[in-house]
Amino acid sequence: MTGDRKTISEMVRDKFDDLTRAERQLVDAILRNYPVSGLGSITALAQSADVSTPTVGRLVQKLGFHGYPAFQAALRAELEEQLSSPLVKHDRWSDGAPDTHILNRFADAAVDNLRQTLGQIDPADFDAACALLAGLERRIFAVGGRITHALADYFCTHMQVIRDRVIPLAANSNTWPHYLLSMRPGDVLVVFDIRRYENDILKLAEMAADNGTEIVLFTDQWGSPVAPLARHRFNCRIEAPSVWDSSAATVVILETLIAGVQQRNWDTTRDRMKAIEDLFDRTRLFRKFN
Amino acid sequence: MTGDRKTISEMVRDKFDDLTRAERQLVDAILRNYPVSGLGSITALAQSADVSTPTVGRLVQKLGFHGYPAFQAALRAELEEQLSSPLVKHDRWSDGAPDTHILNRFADAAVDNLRQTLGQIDPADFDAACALLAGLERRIFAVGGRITHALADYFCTHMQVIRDRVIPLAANSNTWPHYLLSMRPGDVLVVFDIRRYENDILKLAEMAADNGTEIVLFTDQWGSPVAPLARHRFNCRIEAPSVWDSSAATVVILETLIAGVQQRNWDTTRDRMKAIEDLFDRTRLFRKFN
DNA sequence: TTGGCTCTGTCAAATATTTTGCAGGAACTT
DNA sequence: AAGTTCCTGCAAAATATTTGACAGAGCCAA
Repeated sequence: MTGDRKTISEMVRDKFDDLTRAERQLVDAILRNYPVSGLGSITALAQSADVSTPTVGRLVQKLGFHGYPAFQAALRAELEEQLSSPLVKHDRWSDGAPDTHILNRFADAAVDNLRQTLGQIDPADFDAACALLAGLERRIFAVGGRITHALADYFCTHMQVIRDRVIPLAANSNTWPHYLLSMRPGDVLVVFDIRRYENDILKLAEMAADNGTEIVLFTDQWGSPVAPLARHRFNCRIEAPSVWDSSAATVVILETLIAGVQQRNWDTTRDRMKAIEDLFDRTRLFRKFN
Repeated sequence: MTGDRKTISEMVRDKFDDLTRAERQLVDAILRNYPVSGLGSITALAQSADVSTPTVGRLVQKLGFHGYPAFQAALRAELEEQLSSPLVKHDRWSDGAPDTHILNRFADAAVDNLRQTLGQIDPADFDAACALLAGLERRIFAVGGRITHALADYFCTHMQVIRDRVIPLAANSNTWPHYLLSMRPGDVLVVFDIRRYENDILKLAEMAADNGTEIVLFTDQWGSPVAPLARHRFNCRIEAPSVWDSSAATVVILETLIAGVQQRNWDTTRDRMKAIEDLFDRTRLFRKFN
């Protein structure tokens, strides 16, 4: 493929001239729907080629494999590379850093997390979540845990510009009952709960759900105990080459969600953004962008 | 996918809520490099997920298959269909979403940002920044702006577990002079400043630099006015298909930095992490992982 | 705490798969 | 045409895989 090693199909084609009748018949079957054909049992492959089982075994040995299982393993490895290459095929991320430098390892993990996270998201469900959060008649609450409250914070900072009635819950769970009182059926609670799942958050979600509040959950690949209560749920992979988890994929989904809500509320947002910019300018809090 | 029959990954996703800890762990491994992971022996799959062989057997029965071989057969059939249909499919992040869906556009932008960001980082400089932040004799301050204070917060939450003497600056700039007083030559100030650059942050950085405080800066591709003062600087691309900027690349670099510091302080960190876990367990703030 | 419950791993039996030994038979040479 | 060689399939042995039974561990409720 990339020159490091021959693919099975190439090996097979190269050897083709040296093969016997039954073996060519077999190779033909292998290539017929390559590489899936070779992934079943040796007998199944033999039958699909109308040759005997030992013929298959002998051919793979001729190709240099130690046995049929070894042949299958090679086939799987090849398939794996083929399936993942389009995206992971970056030349090293950071020039000058060895592949094993933590910058490169982390970047690999981040992209991998993102791909797998997106693979598990149903676009229709995602769109529905956007629509839910775009509804101006609802109030939006957001809460996070020890580590994830930064994400809830990030979310609220943006949402508060996009729309009215966005209420971040304080990190301190003592204050939560207060908010619970004001939640009404139809309101939305956005929950960030990533391992280790926090019991306080579960309790909060349970009570909110009892109230008729809709729950949107951001969690990890294993799923927080809040999941069964959630109307919309995003399982974001958090694996990282570190003792810590990575929130990168979560951030991407979160930002996409913000963008999606923003699109739906563009008329409102435009005015609000303009108003906010003016305010910031007036208070001279920010210097103009260069 | 094509609608006629559910794919294994969809089945797994649907059942996810009903699954137990070991089963989720297993599902995670299956999805890790789907579908190749499920094409080997049941034992190999079990080992890659760190569960026992029977657990795998039980899961596939739960999914409705008669046995592991039946599960594999379904997987092969699915793979065959996938491979024979348009190859571009693999390029899509989220199956079922048209390429122009915002999920896919955002993901593309995020990876692009990450690639370009990493391309601009000198690994040696990065390592030096890690070493700087790992020095226990220094105090670490962190500050962010209107939007980026969530990043500073995120950074501090982690660093406070890794090491002592990490001090997050409050979002309110009124309180900053207080912190300035306690900064000493050799201390480090981590600054998050992304457009629109905030004047207060610039002033803070200037005064800190005058004090002899080392500055580590996270900014965007254009560079905040703090840049000339910074000992280490990370320009993270923030482009997104939205009126908002994306912090995803910044988060990845930040997490990598945390991991790097963590490695250098592993002896200290291990004890601190253990102590913290114990504390959380005792206070029953968290429920055990399933 | 204690008792009941579910979950999960170990072990061993059952089953499937792969490999090997062997012999019939085709093709090629003499 | 007879002898030789190599190919091929059958069947049984060897090996690997899968499944079922059991018991310990952990969790939850009373």
